[in-house]
Parts: sequence; C-alpha cells; structure tokens
Amino acid sequence: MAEAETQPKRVKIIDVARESGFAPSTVSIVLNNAPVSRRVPAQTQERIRMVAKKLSYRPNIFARSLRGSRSQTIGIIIFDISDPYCALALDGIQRALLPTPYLPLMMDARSDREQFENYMKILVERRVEGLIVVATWQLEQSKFFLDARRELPIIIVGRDLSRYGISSAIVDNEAGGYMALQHLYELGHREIAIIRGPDKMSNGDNRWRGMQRFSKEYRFPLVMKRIRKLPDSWTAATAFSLGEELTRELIGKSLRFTALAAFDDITALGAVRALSNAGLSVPGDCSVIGFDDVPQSATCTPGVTTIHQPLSEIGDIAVRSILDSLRHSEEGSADMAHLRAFPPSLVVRDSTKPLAK
Amino acid sequence: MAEAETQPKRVKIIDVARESGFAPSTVSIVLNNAPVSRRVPAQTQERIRMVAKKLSYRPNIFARSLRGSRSQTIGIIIFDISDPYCALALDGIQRALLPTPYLPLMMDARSDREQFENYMKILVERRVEGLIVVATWQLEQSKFFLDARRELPIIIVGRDLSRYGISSAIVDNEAGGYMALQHLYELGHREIAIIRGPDKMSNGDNRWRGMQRFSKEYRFPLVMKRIRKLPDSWTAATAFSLGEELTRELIGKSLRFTALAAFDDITALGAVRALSNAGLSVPGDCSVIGFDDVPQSATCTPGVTTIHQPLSEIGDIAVRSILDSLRHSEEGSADMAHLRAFPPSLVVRDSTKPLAK
DNA sequence: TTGTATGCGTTATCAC
DNA sequence: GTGATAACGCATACAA
Repeated sequence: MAEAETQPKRVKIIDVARESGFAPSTVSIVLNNAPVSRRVPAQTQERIRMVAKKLSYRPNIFARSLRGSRSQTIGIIIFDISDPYCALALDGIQRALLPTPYLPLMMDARSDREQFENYMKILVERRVEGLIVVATWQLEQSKFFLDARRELPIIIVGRDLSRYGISSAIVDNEAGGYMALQHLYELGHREIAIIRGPDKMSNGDNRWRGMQRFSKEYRFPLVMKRIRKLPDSWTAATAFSLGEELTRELIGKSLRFTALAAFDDITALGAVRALSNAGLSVPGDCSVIGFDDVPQSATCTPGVTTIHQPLSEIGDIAVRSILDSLRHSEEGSADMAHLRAFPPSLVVRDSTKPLAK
Repeated sequence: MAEAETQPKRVKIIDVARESGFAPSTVSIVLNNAPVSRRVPAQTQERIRMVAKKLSYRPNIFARSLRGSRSQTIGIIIFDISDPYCALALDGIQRALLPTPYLPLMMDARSDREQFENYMKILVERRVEGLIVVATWQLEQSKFFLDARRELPIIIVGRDLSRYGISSAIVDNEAGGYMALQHLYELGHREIAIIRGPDKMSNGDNRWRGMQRFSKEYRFPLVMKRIRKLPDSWTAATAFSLGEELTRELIGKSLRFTALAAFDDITALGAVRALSNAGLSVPGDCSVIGFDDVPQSATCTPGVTTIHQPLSEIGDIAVRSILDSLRHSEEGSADMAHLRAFPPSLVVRDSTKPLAK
C-alpha cells in the first residue's frame, strides 16, 4: 500500500564524492583501505568517512563483485539441518565466522543428494570464496567436490574425505568408540550389546574400530551375537526407529546384556524406548550410552550418557582452515589438504550406572 | 590423468553468441524468454538453447542483478536455528520454495537481536525480493521491520505482528491451549497444574487464553496456586531447566495435581525430569502435555503428548504470501498485511493417560 | 595527492 | 528478426 510514495533511492559512491567534495575514486580508495590510501591525508580520509556514514552509504555488492571477483562470502552447505548434529556443527561454524569480514551464505540440502550438488554449483556461481560442507553421512566422494576444489578452498566437517584431497575436520571417532566401551567396562559391565554404524559410512566405522581396539587392549572379547549393525538405510530421520527395532530384536533373542552402546544418540534413544517397552528400566536393568551429545540426550529422562564432540572447536578449525587457504592462494603458496581430528569427551548422565552385583 | 583439463574459465554470453552465430542480445532475449522472443524463429531459439546447454552457460548473477535490480532470491532470517521449532518451520519454508524460481538466502541470528537487525540490513542490501522471518519469541516490534516493509514484501512466521502492518503466519495458539486442557480434562483429570508462557510474549499468551476459554465453557475452574508463569528470561536454551525448576516448586508445595500442561515441549521435558527426580512416574502419577511437537517429544521415553503445529502448511502460506505480494507489486495492485492462523492438532503419545479412579 | 577513463557481464532500447 | 549500444555501480591503472 505504502510502496508507491517513497522510492528509497540508494546512495551511491558518487553521492559521497559530491557531498565530500572529492572524486569517486578517492572515496573508493579510502573506504576500502586500499594500499594507496596510505598516501591520502588523514584529514581527507576522515572527512570522507564521515560523509559516508552520514549518508549511510553502503556499496552495491553486485557492482563490487562484478568488478573484482571477490564476494566476501563463505558458502556453508549443510546436508540436513534437521539433523541436530548438523545444527550443532553449524553453530560452531557461524560463531567462528562472526569476527571475520566474511559473510556466511548457507544452504540446506534437506538430505537430497541432487539438491546438494545443485546448491554447490549455485554457491560457486555466487562466487563464494570458500566452501564449508557439513555432512555427517551418506556422502560419497563426489566429482563436484573435486571440481569445486579446483576453484576454491573447501573443507568438510563431519566426514573424512582427506584421502580424496579434501580437507576434513572431524571428531576422533575411534577414540570415541574406545571411550564409550571403556566407560561401560569400568562400570563393571561385561555383557554388552552394541549397535554398530552402517557399512556404508565411507569413514568405515571408526567408532567400531575403537571398540575393537579396546577389546584387544583389555582382553575383553566382544561377543558377536550381542552385536547388531545398522542398515544402510540409516539416516537422521530413521535412526530412532532403527535403534528401537534392533534393540527389540536383541531382547527377543533373550540374550543377556546389562549395557548397550549405540552408534549415536538418536539410535540410543530408540534403544531406550525398546527397553522400556519390554519392561526393562534404564539404567536399572540396562545401561545405555550414545554418541554425539545432541540436545535431546540432555533433555530426556533419564539423560543419556554420551560421547561429546567438540563442535565449537571443529567449527573454529574449519573456518580458520578456509581463511588460511584464502591467504595462501593470495600469496601463491602451497595449500595442502589436511585432516584434523579432535578428541571427544565422555559426558556422564543418568542412563549408565555401575553393574549391581 | 591424461584427460583434457578444462580451465575453470567462465563461459559468458558472448561465447554462446559466437558459438551459435548470433548476437549477444539475441541470445539474452531467447534465454530469458523475454516478450520480444516471441518474434524470433523457433529454429534460432532452439539452436541458441542447444549451444548454451552445450557450453553449460550460466549467466553471471552479479552482472544480471546489477543491470536489472532483481536477484531472484528470497531472504529467510531465522532468529535461532538451534531452536527445534525454528528448524521445523524452516523446513516447511524451504520445501515450499523449492518449486519456485526463487533461491533462499538464509541467515541465522543465533538469538542475537543485534545480529538479527544487522542481517536484515544485509539481506535488503543483497536485494532479496522478499523476506521471510522465523522468530518465535522475544521479538518486539522493530523499526527495521517497518523500514524493510517499505522496500519489499515481508512475512513473519511464528509471531503475530499483523497489528503493526506486518503479515504473519502462525498456529492458532488459543485453539491449541484449549485442546491441551480439553485433552487432560477428558482423560478425567481435574487437578491440573499449568506452566504458562512468559508475560513478554508479544502475542500475549494466547495459549493461556485458550485454556481460560475452556475453563469458562466447561465450568471448570483453574486453580491459581497450581499455575506458574515462565519468567521473561525464558528462551529455547533455558526452557528445560525453567520447566524443571517450576515443576519442582509445584511439587515442593505439596499441591496435589494429577496432570500438568506445559507452555511448550521443552518446558514439558523439564517437568518430566522434575517429576521423575521426585519419584513420580509419567504418566503413572502425573500426565504431562506439551506444545509444538518438536522432534524430541517423539524420541524421549515416554513420548510426550503434545499439540502439533502444521508447519509445513505454514511455510507454504508464507512463501505463497511473498510470491503474491511480488506479483501484486508488479501489477501495481494493493497488497494488504494479513494474518493467517492455522488450526493445530492433538498428538497423543505416552505421557498422558486416563486418571486412575 | 587526486581525477579520468575503462571494463566487469547483462539486459533493454533502439535502429537496421 | 536481429544486432549494435548504452547503462547498471564500482574499483583500478594511469594520467595530471
């Protein structure tokens, strides 16, 4: 209704120039802190800046990006923002990006591979200067990654794709698996059921590998019949019901187990549901441990003991890595793909307790 | 590795022109389906399109946006993506946006008011053609909204700001509050504790109003001493512990209550924790109902009965509203701010059950 | 030290 | 029907 009256005319650099009495180029130089600006008198600079602020001048990004090809933005592409793990990682990344001059441009693929690739193209097209990918599973090596990597620095959070030449930042999953099993063991549990990750994890399932290492070091044999593997159909959306189903299956076989280690928190929550439905209490009859430390493991009752991922640090490193690469490519120096793995930590809540003698 | 390495050089419209033997302007006209293109022979069009595809030409958005001032993007600004409610709403919006030619440009303010306003400015600056704001609480009338509204269509999801001339899409909170209380009542509960929303909700607390209406219609008095109000410090991050605290308080006063209606799901989860810590079982000793139907109310055990918001529809309407406004302003027709309220629905899980006689 | 001229890739308005 | 040309707003090399 009110839109016909005031067409808010944008203030351009030439307006600032006129108002301050200098030429547009001078204004540009000053406002961008160009190297040459060191030779323009402080007084001039101040005057220009003042006028710019007074007119609340904001450069037109399209013109700026068209001219140079820098956009001052970092692309963030998330495989599925409904996945609480992704949301947590995103938070870390955003916080790390805040003090930098870069603007995050985020896209959510909503678990759709095609969308994911499409968005990657779009982000490159939008001239993002770097790309941070948050994808925790079901992400195979993609031709797009390699193509994109030729044009801009790129890092992936949550998966290890370093062997394909893509920098990666992840939690040390093996250490986490080790810790989870160790925790149950030290509480006195010896009959432990395990729900492993799906085969398809291109990580291989390092959490499982960590458990195997623990088993070896402590000479504590893992009994195969108490172990189930998540199917490849496992996603953030199906984790709960799969966890419930596999646990029901374990219970049905009337295998004894006094503790259960799940591949992740949501799977663990499904396990809790199954145990409860079978009339077993957690942790009374069975201790349960998860992995990831997503918000729901803290807000359910009993709170679920889990392995925490330092996503704040991971986000930090992801951002720093991108900025480093940017600087490197500016300086023409080499920039190797690297893998950063961060140590997880144990968060003890109420779903685990010492084995009653 | 002997494969032909194409340098990441961008293909421009002039390349397509050369390759197809026509002029850049003709190419532009055809590829954009401009009105004039009706007069260029089908054969020419086809040839141009073919070449464009062959070279995989993608127009430079910066040049395009600089020239015209349309960006083909819709801005989405989220007050806090960690809030599962926001995440849910976002999902609905994204899905609705998918089949349109508009690209979502999303920013997450991470609960920071200043960031929020800053991002709003940035989005306007980036020439988004419309703005969808997802903010469920703690959002007062902002000068920015009104300013922005003069430049582009804007709709807010999750709050009713229609009285300030901002289109809004929300769930019918009053109906929801009514339903929640009705559910407990029909299960036979008469001693019902209630945790109301904070005063600061600029909605006023319509959920509470709905409960009052139920109370009147059913001649079922609400007993004040069983009612607690969330403090203004209530946020997505503090909801759990506030719910726990208020419930502990209620229990401590040894007031009898056989059911509890919480302002939202997370608060309800806090209540469950408090009840459990006090040795009371849910729903055995006390039924609990939440509001929103966020994921964690389904994945905890027992699952929490709650009031579901049709966020998919709400997202749909938000997007449609923006597109309508866009069309209107193109046609110069009037475009009134409106309020759309959607009916919620009851989702019965395991945290409520009939009162044992 | 400051100003002028040029080009970034498109699209729209004209002539042809 | 098609093609040359101007303009969008800015940054930069170069001239003054």
